[in-house]
Amino acid sequence: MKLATWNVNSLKVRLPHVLQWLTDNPVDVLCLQETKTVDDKFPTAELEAAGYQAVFCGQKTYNGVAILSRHPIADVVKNNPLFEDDHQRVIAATIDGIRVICVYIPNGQAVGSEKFSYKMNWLKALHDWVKSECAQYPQLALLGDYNIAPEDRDVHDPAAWAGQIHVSEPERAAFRDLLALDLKDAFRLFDQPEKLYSWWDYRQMAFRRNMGLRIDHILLSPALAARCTACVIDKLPRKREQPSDHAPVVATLD
DNA sequence: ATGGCGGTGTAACACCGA
Repeated sequence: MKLATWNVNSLKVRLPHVLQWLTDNPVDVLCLQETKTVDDKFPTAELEAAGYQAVFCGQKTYNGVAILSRHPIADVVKNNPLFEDDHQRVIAATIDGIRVICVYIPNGQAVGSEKFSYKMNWLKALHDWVKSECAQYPQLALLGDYNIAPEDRDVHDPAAWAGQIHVSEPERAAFRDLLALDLKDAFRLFDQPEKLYSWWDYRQMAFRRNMGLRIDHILLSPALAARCTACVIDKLPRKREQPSDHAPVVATLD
């Protein structure tokens, strides 16, 4: 069983990349963020032809999330029931006995800004909802674009980023609050190469220079962490023409 | 310090992402 997450930065533009990646990596479940696609325009047929069912909630221009699956999808929840939100940032479903929660956590723009307050409030509500989901579903995975680099080793230049958005102490504390629900960062269950990131700016040749952040994560409940045998970041799609600025993250379960 | 790049909506640039 393989679970993956990928911020595609427009599914319309990136559909060929997604289909190619699924051909090369026939994972069981792929969570997508930033689809930027309204539900009427979601490419259901193309994904079905590739062997994937999909559930999704999207909007124009911004946000939008989806879960693609090779297996039947049940008990779909769109958005956090504990948080009133115009944005389409959460979708959850049960697949093969696993509660899969796909999240696109707000960017936050700048520490102290209005959007930062929104991000922090959003994270608090996510914590409270995931807590109740964990109580209900022992096998739970929380996957997505967190827009938080949990530790300095997840940052290419910690000194330059110190205190900035994605690495600030309040954001990292919110990430630790999620871990305190007894969730494990799948990537850190294993020895990993140094300086491995999941996002690189389009500018300044950041990818070529590996100026990245690890902000896309897969958190696993104890029952799933015990089944997890690998977690990798696939940099290959970032090297292709017209890539997303994020790389997929994949967790393998027994 | 600022903007760099890229997607979107909309028809020249503004907004947003991270």
